[in-house]
Amino acid sequence: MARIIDVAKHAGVSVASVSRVLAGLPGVSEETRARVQAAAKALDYRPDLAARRLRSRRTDTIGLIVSDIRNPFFTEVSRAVEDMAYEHGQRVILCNADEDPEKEAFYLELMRNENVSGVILSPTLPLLSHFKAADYGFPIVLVDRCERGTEADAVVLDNLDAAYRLTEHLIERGYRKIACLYGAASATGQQRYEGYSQAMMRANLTLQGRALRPAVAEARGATLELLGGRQPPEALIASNGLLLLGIAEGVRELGLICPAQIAVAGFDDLPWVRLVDPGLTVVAQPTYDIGRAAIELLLQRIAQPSQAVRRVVLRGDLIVRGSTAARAATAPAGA
Amino acid sequence: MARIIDVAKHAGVSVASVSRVLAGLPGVSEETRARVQAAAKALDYRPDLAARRLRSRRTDTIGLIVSDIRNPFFTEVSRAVEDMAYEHGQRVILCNADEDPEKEAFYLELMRNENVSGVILSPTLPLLSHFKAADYGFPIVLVDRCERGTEADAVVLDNLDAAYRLTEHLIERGYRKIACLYGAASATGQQRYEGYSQAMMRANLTLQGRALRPAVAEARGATLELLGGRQPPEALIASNGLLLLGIAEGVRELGLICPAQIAVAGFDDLPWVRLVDPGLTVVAQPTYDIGRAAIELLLQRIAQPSQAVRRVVLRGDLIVRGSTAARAATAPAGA
DNA sequence: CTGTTAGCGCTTTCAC
DNA sequence: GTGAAAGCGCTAACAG
Repeated sequence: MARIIDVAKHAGVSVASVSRVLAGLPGVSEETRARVQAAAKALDYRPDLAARRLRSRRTDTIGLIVSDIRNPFFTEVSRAVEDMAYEHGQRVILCNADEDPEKEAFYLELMRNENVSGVILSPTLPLLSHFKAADYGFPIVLVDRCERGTEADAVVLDNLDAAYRLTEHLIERGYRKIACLYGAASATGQQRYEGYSQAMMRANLTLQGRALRPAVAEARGATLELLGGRQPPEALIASNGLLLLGIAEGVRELGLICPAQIAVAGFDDLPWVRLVDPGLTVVAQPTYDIGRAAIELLLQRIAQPSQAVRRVVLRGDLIVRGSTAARAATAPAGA
Repeated sequence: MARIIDVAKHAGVSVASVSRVLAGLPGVSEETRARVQAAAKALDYRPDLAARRLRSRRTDTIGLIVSDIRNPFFTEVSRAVEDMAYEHGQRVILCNADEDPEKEAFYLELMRNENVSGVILSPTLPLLSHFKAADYGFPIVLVDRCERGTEADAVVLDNLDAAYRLTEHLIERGYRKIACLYGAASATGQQRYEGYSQAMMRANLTLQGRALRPAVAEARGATLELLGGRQPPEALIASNGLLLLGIAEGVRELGLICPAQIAVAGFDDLPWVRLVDPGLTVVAQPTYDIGRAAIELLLQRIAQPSQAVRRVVLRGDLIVRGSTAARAATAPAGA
């Protein structure tokens, strides 16, 4: 493996000049520059990143800690982050906390040891509850999850608004008994439940919420239970793609026809939602924009560590499909 | 930030002793060990990884380059790899080549610059066609994709066997006109097509294959075309989850009833396949085992760089669901 | 069992 | 515009 000194000798210059050329710094004659580049190429020289980082005290690396890599939402966000990061000369370390606060702590610790220039994080609920970006030795931007008073830069969906509109849509279509299954493990789930609640209360309807662990089986179980009881709801809302899948499974298991017997709606425009019988009505999230906004916030925070906390709130896109077609039968039109 | 010398002073010992204690090396008295640990804790010392790597010439980092992070198969594999890697004291850098040979080359280059101890890779077809593990400066293990004579350690499904069994199942159930949509961009797709071909030929049936780019829309289009023509197939097989989704979309679009009018089967037991009307028959891959086997091969290769090339071939699991129920109507029983 | 010391390969003053 | 030289923080001989 060729080292910088080999390149210097080959080019007949000092290591300082080689370093300057490779870093693209000014103050090098054209001739020297050319000779160094030729030598580097001839020797297939590649700088030792460990040495460079040690000396320069910069890693040009950002950490991305997602709470669940199996969730397509985070997969998409991570693609955006990666694309943007490399455009800005930053490497990305992608970590999956698996909704486990311990793993999350482990990775945050790792980020510190790695001396990353910054971190993008979708925090678990316990961490978020007392989260302060200033507690860490590096810049942090939150994505997807963040509470009202959280002292950190963040990029989130307007969860309350999106859930409100989704619920309102159901109400407009004539549904009255609407239940909401939401993720108990994230701030996002709670905010979406809040949006549902406000829309229901505004229409003087009775709330029916179920806080669940973010797992398909949980939603499936809750669906079977709700729809099997007396006074079953006319519509079911899920606060994320996982729970939506569970609802769809439960509905199918009971052999109910959607939307005639049960309307269904949720979050995340996943590949399969248009496949399920009449197509599922969902709020689509602008995943790529979320990722891009996150890295932009982070880069600005790195450049200006002490600037005021900023928050980017994006709007969800309501996509109406057959699963929430207007309720034909019994609905009394009375507001 | 405390450095090793600060810890040494605080503990009243030399940096060498601190280094030994922190590395867990023998030859340190219990007392010294205790004092060092106390000092490290008191100062909240964390070793500078860049310095450690520079000096020790080890990174304890493995690279994982997947060809498409959006494919749930790779998501699952990466979780397994990550779990196992950390158990063995290795960090993981996860990269997404997005089925793009340029990105793939970029990441392979990055791996070299990072001086990783090894790489796990699911190669694109162009790279695989002339792949030799020995061409790289570090140990490599292939995962999911590999050809007969590829000179590299690899962990793959027995694609031919799995596709053969899947096709055979369809034939046993009375289907004769069976078309196969397979991914043209990976060795895996081709091998699965080969398994399909052998089963069809053994039963004296006519092949009907479509090589497609690995995208949902491609499979959807091919499905519409095949089923819209005269002599439409009685059954459709997809070589992976993406194409299977496209088939399901196409079938739904045409309003056909599965399996009465068209049987469907494919690869990858994704969350949504049991949701689609009668449930989809698929070959499930042991994703976690694949990830685990890959890292075990890699660790052994790192320990024994010159050992003979090894290959782990895992068996797929045929899960029969309603989408391939026995063909009731016209089927002549004649073998 | 412990301490001293020479670098790992690079960037970055500082002189020229 | 260029080069000499001083480390970045750590590990691993080596000497005691």
